[in-house]
Parts: sequence; structure tokens; C-alpha cells
Amino acid sequence: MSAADATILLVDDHSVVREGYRSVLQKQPGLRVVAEAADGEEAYRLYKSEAPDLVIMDLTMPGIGGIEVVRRIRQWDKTARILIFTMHENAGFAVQAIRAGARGYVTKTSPPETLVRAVKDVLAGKIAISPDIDHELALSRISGESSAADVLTPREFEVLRLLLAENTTEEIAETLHVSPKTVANLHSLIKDKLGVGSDIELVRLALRQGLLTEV
Amino acid sequence: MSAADATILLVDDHSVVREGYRSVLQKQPGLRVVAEAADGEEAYRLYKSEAPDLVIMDLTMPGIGGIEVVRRIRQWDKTARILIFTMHENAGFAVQAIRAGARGYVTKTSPPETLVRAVKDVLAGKIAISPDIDHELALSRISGESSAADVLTPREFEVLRLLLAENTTEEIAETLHVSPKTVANLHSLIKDKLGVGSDIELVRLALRQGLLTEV
DNA sequence: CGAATGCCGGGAAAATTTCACGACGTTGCA
DNA sequence: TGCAACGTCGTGAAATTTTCCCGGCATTCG
Repeated sequence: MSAADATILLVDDHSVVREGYRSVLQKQPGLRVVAEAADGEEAYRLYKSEAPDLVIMDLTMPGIGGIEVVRRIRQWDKTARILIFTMHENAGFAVQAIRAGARGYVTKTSPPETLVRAVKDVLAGKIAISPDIDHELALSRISGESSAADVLTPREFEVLRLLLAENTTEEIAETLHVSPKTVANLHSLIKDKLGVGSDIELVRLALRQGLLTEV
Repeated sequence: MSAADATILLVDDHSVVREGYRSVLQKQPGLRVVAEAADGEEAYRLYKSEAPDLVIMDLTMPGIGGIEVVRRIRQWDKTARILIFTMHENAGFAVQAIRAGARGYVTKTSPPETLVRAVKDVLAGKIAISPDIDHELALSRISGESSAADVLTPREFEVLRLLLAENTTEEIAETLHVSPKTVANLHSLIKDKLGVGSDIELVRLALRQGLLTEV
């Protein structure tokens, strides 16, 4: 409990889970949990008031999602250290999180040691990724499954987003001020680029890649 | 720690989460955690060897899912008391779990008191459901969203399952030994019955209703 | 200045979705 | 028993969507 302890902000909407983090981290000397938040807004607010050395945060939360919180915090403080700790064993989420400015990504299936290791690594300035996600990323390279964010042009990506949001072709056309025909063409092109044959596969690919969070 | 303590088996694939349960439950007199499992197989095996008074279990786990574990345990021991404790704030999952034989359904967003309350209720022979799920269930009645399991005939449900499993119309036709035309007709009828206009909406409805667990 | 790429949409063929209809067997009930 | 209701399967034809090929336009880059 010395003044030199690294201060930590815990963010998770499940109180029992925060209890778990806390229990694991307490056993480590040099770490001190100074605040907890149950949603994104609160996390952002607490970051500004507490200025912790490290944020450990879940991705799926009520209100604004984890990725967005990462962005906001990093915008407020370019040096913020944020470690994502989540259930999603999903390379797509990890890529998004790191790109948004997170410094680590650890899955909840990992043993406590992995979390502790990652906390120390991030505090030491390293980027920490749990082994299962490293493996996932390797697999996704090998399997050649196209990453939507990579192979699609901005316009195509936008259409995909709107499609997944349960809009009809006509609604999307109106939103984008183009002809329904163009949307249909893009829809077809998107499926082609992503290598899926049906809309059902398209949704499932989007789920795997973390493009679809809330149902 | 008296011999009369109620014995508990914890099942969750996230070790840090188990740590959280444990921490909360330890504070309650009369409860004793006697075993922990990280997946369904292990849970079933431990239930048989330990015969705990109560199982607290997550739904999403590697290998066999929580619902299936409930079924197996209840088949082995008709009086088994199983409390589902999960992140899914989803009435569909709750209905499935209770129908499979679970005695309670509590979401992880619930405060620790709710979990403790539910544990006691289930041990007392009651059915425990957390308030948010009660509310969800009420809403689903009001909104009139059709429950796939209710409005679909067995055959239709089977086709839906196969569609969601990323089969093409032809593959399904072959599997069921009917003409592709019939599958197409059923596909159309299913969307009609469930009140969705596109396959994308169909998948999302299936997700909400817990018909699609793994991606 | 080409060449490549993204964006927009028309036209037409191909495929699918939808609707109307009939047949058959089973169930349930009066 | 009879018969009405329902689930299942399939056909055919119309309506719609998907897909493919095309051209035009703007921007970027070497």
C-alpha cells in the first residue's frame, strides 16, 4: 500500500466479476485498485477524476461499448494504459481494441497468472496479448478468412454496417442517397469479397469479427 | 463449516469469475463451495462424485453447453438443484434452461445480494429468476415477438436449425430427403411466421432467442 | 499522362422468393 | 365413425432479388 503502488481502475458490468478481479489483484504487491465502474460513461468519468496508472476493462457493457471508451480515454489522455479483459475469444475484437488504443487484450478463460502477467507487462510499457488470441490471430491468417475491415472499401463497410443493423435495401439507399440498385450491387459485392454465399453466413462472419455486438 | 452446510459446485469457464463467486458466497454462513469445474464434462463428472446440494453454473462453456449439462445432471439425479448464473440477459435462454430442469436463472449484472437470495431460494425449493429476466419475459409477451420454439412446427424448427448452421438450401434438402423447393417454401414460411423480412433479421432473432450459441 | 481503384448505376439473365393450390396422412373430437 | 384441422411435401407461375457485365466519372499514384 505504499504511495508508489500502481493504481488501477476496474471496469466491468458484472459486480461478481469485479469481485473476482479484485481478489486476484489484491494478492499482488505493488498494485492497488482505486476505483470501479459498471459502465462506459462511469469509466470515462472516473478515469478523468482518478487518473489511474492502468484501466482493466471489459468490452461488452451497457451504454457505450468498450472500444468506444478506449477511444475516448485515449483522446483525453494519449498515454493512458488500458488492458482489455473480456470473454470474447475473438481475434476481430482484439484487433479493433488494439487499433483503438488499448495496450493489452486478455480473455477471461485465461488463468489468473496470465492476467497478472499482462498487467505487469502493460505497466512496463509492453503490449500484452493472451496466448489464445495470439493463436486465433495466427489461425485467421492461415485460414485466409477475409477480414471485413481490411478487404472492404469504406463505402462497402458502411453498407455492411447498415445491412447488419437490420435495414432494408430501400432504407439504406435512402440513407446514403443512392439508388437501391447500387445498394443491391454493393450487397452482392460484399458477399463476394468476404467469400460468403448467403446472408446467414454474412451475419455469422460479422459476429466472429466483432462487427455485431448487440443483438 | 458445520456438517450441515449446504454444499455447492461452481461451474464457469472463467477462473477469475469463479474467484468472484467464491468470494461472495464465502461471506454467507451455511454455504460451502466443495468443488469447481471449468467445463460441462467436468461439471457432470464432479456432480456424480460430489453430489452437491446445489450447482451454480454458467451457460456458455467450451464443449457441451450449459443447457445440455442441466439435462444430463437432471437425468442422473431428478432432484438436482441447478442455478444458472450467466451474462445472457435473454429471456429465450432462461426459458430453455428452466425447461431443461434448472431451478433458477440469475444474470451476472445482478448485484451480489440477488445471487445470494437466489441461492437460498433454490435451496429452499423455490424457482428463482432475477428481476431483469422477469422483466424481459414480460416484455416479450407484450411486444408479441414470436418465440420460434412455440410457433414453428417441428419440421420448420429443424429447417431453421439447419439454415442457421450455414447449410445451403440444397444441402438441407439432401439431409432431409425432400426437394429443395420444399426447403425454400419452408424457409419462406418460417420468416413469415416469425415476422422477419430478411435472413439477417432471422439470424438476429435466433440470437436473441438463444437458438444460436456458437459462432 | 496512363493505370489502377473506388464509386455509382443501367440492362439483362439467372436464381430465388413468394403465393396459390392440391395431395396425403395423422390427430382430435363430436 | 366421420370429418375438420393441421402438418408435410410438392408443383407451377409470377414477382422479386441477385448476380454479372458494362460504362462513366473522380481521385490517387508512379
